[in-house]
Amino acid sequence: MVRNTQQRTAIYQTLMGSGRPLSVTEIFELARNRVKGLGIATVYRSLKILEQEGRIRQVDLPGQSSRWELPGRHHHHFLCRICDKLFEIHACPVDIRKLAPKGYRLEEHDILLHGQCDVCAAPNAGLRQESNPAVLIAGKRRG
Amino acid sequence: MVRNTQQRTAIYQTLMGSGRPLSVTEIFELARNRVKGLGIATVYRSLKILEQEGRIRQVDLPGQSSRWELPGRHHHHFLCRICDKLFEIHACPVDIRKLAPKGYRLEEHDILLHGQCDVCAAPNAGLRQESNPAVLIAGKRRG
DNA sequence: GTAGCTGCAAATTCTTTGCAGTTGT
DNA sequence: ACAACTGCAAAGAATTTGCAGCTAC
Repeated sequence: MVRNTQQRTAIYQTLMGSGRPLSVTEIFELARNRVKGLGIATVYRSLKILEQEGRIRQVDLPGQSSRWELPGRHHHHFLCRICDKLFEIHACPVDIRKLAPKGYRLEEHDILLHGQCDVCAAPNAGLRQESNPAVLIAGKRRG
Repeated sequence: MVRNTQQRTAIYQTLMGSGRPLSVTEIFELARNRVKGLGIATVYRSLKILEQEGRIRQVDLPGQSSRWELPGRHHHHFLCRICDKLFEIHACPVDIRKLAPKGYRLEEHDILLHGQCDVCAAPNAGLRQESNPAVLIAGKRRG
């Protein structure tokens, strides 16, 4: 039987309150504000269990560590190369099935858009950058 | 000045002859047939240098190790969940730019199709599976 | 009370780096 | 000749696991 421990609750609530998918490091740092002494191994273990329960979903990104999000209807993602934050895109190209070659069985598809989010693309974004708290806890950028 | 060593030539020719993107492990095992004693560190280093020269390209996949391919015009990929091989898809949805939300600056996009390739989707594919040499050297499957 | 959970530290896995010897130009 | 390169082994980085003590039910 799965238990609702302080740690697991803190991790889940962190995701509930985020509004966007978070990395393990982001979750760890935010949830540690709610449960002091929280260990990173507990975060990894809890995320896996919450996923098995269907309460959260893993988002794999090319060349980066996974992010985690609340389950919802089919969607894709936009990754900002400036602040490294990931956003949900609730739209999907209609003609995606036409892309699979003859004889191939298409079962799923991932689409990841890259660029700059509205905050980072805005004029004077640099001035606002350091006052955006999410940037400070964002996962490590790729080289 | 960059040199054309036996090792680097073997690695490049392995990719030239593959017809599809290969993982580091696939390249290592295939190139070792051409240069005995080849070390895995040399493969990592050579791939990076070949990429800097623009002779090959890194393909990042969600939740998997990178694959490597020859550069070509814009394309996407199809990943077979049975044999774990990656294939190029030379098509692209026309309406992709419409997916970015207002204020977001779209710079690039990745599309990854998942399913079964023509060999694995074919009737009796299981019987043919073990006679497909590419399957035997394919990178590790995800859990 | 006890099975499930936690934090810590050690183990894994993948990739990178230091080093001393080798090789391409 | 000598800087670039190689194999090996050790170091890093991200994630997982073993274990002894803790806690939700």
